[in-house]
Amino acid sequence: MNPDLLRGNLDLILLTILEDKPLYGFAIIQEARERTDGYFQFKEGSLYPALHRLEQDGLLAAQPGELGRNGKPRKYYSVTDAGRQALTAKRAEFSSFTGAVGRLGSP
Amino acid sequence: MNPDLLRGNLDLILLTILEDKPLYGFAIIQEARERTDGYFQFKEGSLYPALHRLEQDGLLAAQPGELGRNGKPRKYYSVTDAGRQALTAKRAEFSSFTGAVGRLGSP
DNA sequence: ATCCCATACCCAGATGGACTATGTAGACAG
DNA sequence: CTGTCTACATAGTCCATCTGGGTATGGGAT
Repeated sequence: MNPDLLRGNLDLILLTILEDKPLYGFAIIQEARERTDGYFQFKEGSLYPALHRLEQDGLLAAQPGELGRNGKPRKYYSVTDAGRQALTAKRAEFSSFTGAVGRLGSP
Repeated sequence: MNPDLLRGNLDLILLTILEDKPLYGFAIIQEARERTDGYFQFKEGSLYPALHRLEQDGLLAAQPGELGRNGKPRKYYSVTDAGRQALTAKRAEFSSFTGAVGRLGSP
């Protein structure tokens, strides 16, 4: 996968994954990989800063969960109300973008 | 429009526009704006470096055309055979990306 | 017992493509 | 003869993502 395609879409993807149920960082990576048959393979270096940014912006909220294999509590991220609004906006943005690209292809 | 969405897709868009007929820089900007009802509004600072890069990579070829209003010949860019191959590949890449995003949304 | 791997979190620095801003120059309108 | 449009071009900035590391625990393999 060309990583540049992710630009500006990582937020949309993360919010989409967390829309159904809260997950912690590592589980998000696995979930993304499974739900797309290995297409999305997020790196931790990309994921964690993005999660922190989304939390900072109030689109995600973090709750401590059960202990992981490293003995520390996992950080579960869930989508806030503001996050759901942002998700709707980002979905619209994405579909208008793909729509515009499509219109170029078939005039 | 979120400019980050353009990342990695500008090549696809330019090749798509030039697929039908050769155009020069300024005309590409207008064509993109008209074909997408004002959605794509390329800046020259993004366009010209991209055109040069695509020419460097052999995906586009430039021919001097008629004189423009500034008295100098316009540079018409056309898609090479390698460019058409690349276009096919980039189209596939784009649709598999949107497909993956879609699969996340509706599991 | 010791090594290696998977899990799980995190950060500093590099990357690179699009952006902002600016410069050149001729044509044409007012 | 000043302002605006066309048309090309580049220098420098920005910033989201990537690379590549660091820390720590527990379990399985040797």
